[in-house]
Amino acid sequence: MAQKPSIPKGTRDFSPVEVAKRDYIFTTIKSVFQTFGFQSIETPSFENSETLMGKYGEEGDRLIFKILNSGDYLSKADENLLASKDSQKLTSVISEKALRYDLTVPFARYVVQHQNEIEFPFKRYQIQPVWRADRPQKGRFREFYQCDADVVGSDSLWQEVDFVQLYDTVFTKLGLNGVTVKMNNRKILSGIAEIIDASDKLIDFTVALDKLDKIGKEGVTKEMLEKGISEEAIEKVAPLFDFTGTNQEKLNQLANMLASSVEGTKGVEELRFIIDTIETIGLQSANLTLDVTLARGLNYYTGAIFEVAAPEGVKMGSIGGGGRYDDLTGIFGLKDMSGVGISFGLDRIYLVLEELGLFEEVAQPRPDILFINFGNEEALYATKAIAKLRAEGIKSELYPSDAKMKKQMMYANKRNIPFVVLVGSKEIEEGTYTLKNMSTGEQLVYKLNELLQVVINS
RNA sequence: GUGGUUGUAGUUCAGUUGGUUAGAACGCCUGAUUGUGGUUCAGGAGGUCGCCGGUUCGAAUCCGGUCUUCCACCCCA
Repeated sequence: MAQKPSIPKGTRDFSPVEVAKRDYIFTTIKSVFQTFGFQSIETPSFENSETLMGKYGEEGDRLIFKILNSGDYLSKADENLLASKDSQKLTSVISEKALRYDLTVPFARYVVQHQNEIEFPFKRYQIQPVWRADRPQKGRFREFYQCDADVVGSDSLWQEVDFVQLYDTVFTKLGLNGVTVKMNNRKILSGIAEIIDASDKLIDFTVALDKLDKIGKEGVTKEMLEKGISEEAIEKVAPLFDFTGTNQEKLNQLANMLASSVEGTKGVEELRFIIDTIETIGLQSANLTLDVTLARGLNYYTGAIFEVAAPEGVKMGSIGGGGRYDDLTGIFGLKDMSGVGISFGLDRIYLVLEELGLFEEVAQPRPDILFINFGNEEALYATKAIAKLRAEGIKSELYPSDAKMKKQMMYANKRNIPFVVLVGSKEIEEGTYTLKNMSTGEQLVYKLNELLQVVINS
């Protein structure tokens, strides 16, 4: 026997049923994006390496899939470089393209490249696969879909408010109630780092703080000490480790703590506006909470930070995230273009919906009606009816060969086709169709227009 | 990238201290039934035990490597 075929690590095949369920999520998200006024764009699955490299930090660069140059790519490489076996330097010589790592950076590139055709503020959504050379894990794949919505060209906080509502609307529509939209603000984190005199260690500080719910107070303290943050400084921020209360209480505490920091105070004000507004408007099913420990790795965020957690009791990493970036397009040469965006992790949302059994309503991908094939003459007669049914939007098909009846019936049964039509010489003579209901076994004879009505009404 | 884990029929899994021809259930194919599916009955096909190498008289079983699965860390959706 031939060697068993396989697919690469971290990739998946999707069966018809799985595709139907994924489509349901895509369609839901898409329709909400559209009702919020976003338009769809698409970008290539691979970009020039320089567009992507260095945008996601050192860790990110490692996880970008590089594409080998075509042709005899090694012949152009320098002898010494080849001998040095320096993978990093060699990569830049033999690979000039790389697979898309997320949708945000290609979007920034798009905005800069098409700035003269775009009407700002530009609201776009994008649903496409991305690739990361990560080690697969639960809810973690090497190829997965992101569903992004971003607005560039407006620094209004109303955009943030809009995005919180967008999250709420999508998850409510999906029947996934009780998700938590966590919010923070990069300026608050900067402010905290400032008052403890550790601005130079902002990233280390936030990364450590981000792990609070995972490794606890002591773990965070230990990691901060290891990163060279002084004990004195850690003591100052200690209140954050036991940060509880309502959003308003947290805001007030933060305002006090950050009173001496201009930037920190600004962050608190921004967050207060968003939280106050959302509290006034109200949400359908999601909760909005202020989470000072929320950091997110991407360092291009400058204002609001979002992350969406699955409802309590579901073990899953974040199912969405985003934030504001004041200078994302700056790296491509377009200054002063503030943007804010969010992302849905389709594959994880799928897993959560599956776990909670929320997929029941998704229609099975199957025809409504199968015509049994008794031979060419009968098939021709059936085909006329099939054309009529299809014109009415009824999914109909003829069994492709005049195989044994049992086999044809079995096919209908296996595919869960609700109706089967039998046409033999008797039916042709009378101009009728025998319709069999597969679930009840009931069998009735109809004229064509009666058949249409019966099937439409079922 | 670090540590652990997994792999036997299409699928889910058994397989004893290393010992005849590697099993079960479900699924698949054929027939009982040439115009009737699900149920039943009878029969049948299907395996390089992930792959490569080693130890041994003998390996699904022990050892090494490699790939894969899942998990934790790192990081992230």
